[in-house]
Amino acid sequence: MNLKDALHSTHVSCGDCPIRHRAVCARCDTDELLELERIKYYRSFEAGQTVIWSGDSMDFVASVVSGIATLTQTMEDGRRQMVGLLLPSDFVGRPGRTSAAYDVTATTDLVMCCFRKKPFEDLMAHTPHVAQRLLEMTLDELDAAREWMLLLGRKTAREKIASLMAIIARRDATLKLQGTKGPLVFDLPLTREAMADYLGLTLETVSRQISALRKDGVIVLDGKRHVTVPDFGRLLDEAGDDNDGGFLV
Amino acid sequence: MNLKDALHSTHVSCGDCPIRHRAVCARCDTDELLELERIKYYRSFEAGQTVIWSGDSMDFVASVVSGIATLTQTMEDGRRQMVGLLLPSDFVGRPGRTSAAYDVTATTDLVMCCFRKKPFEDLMAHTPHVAQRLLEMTLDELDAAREWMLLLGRKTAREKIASLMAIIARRDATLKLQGTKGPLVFDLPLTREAMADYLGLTLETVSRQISALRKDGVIVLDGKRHVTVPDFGRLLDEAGDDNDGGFLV
DNA sequence: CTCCGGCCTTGATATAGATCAACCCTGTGA
DNA sequence: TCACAGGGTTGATCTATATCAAGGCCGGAG
Repeated sequence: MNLKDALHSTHVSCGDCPIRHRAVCARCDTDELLELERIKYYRSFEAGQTVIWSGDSMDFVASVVSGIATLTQTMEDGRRQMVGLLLPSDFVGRPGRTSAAYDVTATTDLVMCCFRKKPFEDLMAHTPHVAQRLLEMTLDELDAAREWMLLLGRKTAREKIASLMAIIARRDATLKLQGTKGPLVFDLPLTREAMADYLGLTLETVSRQISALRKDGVIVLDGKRHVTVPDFGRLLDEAGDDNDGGFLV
Repeated sequence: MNLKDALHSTHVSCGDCPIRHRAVCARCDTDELLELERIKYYRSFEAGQTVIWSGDSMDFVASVVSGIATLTQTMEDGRRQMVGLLLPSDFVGRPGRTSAAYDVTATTDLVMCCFRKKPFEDLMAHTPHVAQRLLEMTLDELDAAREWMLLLGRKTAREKIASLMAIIARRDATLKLQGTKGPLVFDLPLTREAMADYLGLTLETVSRQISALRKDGVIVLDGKRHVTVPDFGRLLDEAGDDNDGGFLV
């Protein structure tokens, strides 16, 4: 029985959960985990499905268990800006708010571990470990958002694309425990249009800049989504980050 | 004796503190406040002074008591992006990190209420009210950062300027408890260059767009910094926010 | 008073990226 | 087998904003 079937058919024990050590529940002890276990439930979404629309009432909070989701804001005239990329272990929703602030969309098949808001808030009030971890995660997200502000406000289209590639490559490498030596290989989890929404560009510009980076040998493309980065340091240079060497952390 | 002198010469009691009800300490009871009182100290900066440089070791966290500070990121080649505007009651620094992630600069004369990091972290571990409030404030900042991402990624220069004016006007009105009726009046706390850094524009574009909004009667300028907004709804329209009427707050 | 340095404005021109448009893959369902 | 839709590429052109450049205003120091 694979993970997805397991999630559908029955209750995965928190102890066996793939995001056990990174999600809001990371710091919980066995007792706290039991409490969470009692109020949690799983929901699955197919690639492309909308999880929730901005403004809709939202009576739950959730962790991404597997798959990728996006947070986007839309203006009346249709201009869209992605404001967050949710990967496994990331948290959605805000204790103390009743309606969604952003559109949440599954870009791949998605499984979320949900908690109804009220019980979760009650639990937070007396289990400091959840609140502590949530604070830590929120501070990390704030840093990420601020890094993205620099990208959106000041980077060129080429730097934006290189930055996005670097972020995805780095994440993928850490997940797969690949070393920093040798070429990095990964698949883009986003369409050109979604990348454009993330980077504040048009999809045509995204396409052109990807082609340019390919021509210049910064990346190698196999098909439209499969990417090889022969020299990660080179990619980081192109991204314009004043980062100190290619440590993947 | 005015506030500034008081802060220099002696110890302001937390009970009398102007940001008592909005800062990290907002939820603290009398006992917790006493603990904070023991470890706090004040620091003043003059307009233009740098509070801390990105990368410097930072052994304290702090609340802005009065004045305005900015958080900026800088790329090697000098491109700058402001990633946060710190107003009275806002919090600087991150428990669990040893060096500053951004340049912090005083744009007006500034007074901060500081806590050495270690004692503050210890205190946080056993006083849930500080951690709770910090989580709440961080979530608010994250929302603000995401709103700013939409501005940086998708708004036109004119919309960016209008948005900035709207934010400053709104904040000013709430501080002064002005109603939403009648014209709003305020002073810009930032130079054109700082606005450009905040909005991801050049200072020339900022200047031109301010002139354009003035010509179109959206704002009235008296000198370079003193602004009157005759019709707040009109300003909001120009900002492109899909906001539901001109309610302040 | 005069000079100087910050801060700001305005004009002329250049250009990165948007927009408009045509076309190419590739997988899918009739 | 075909055609059709979704995703992607590439070209031609347009335009919003950057860049380069000159000059204005004002407050403070000499």
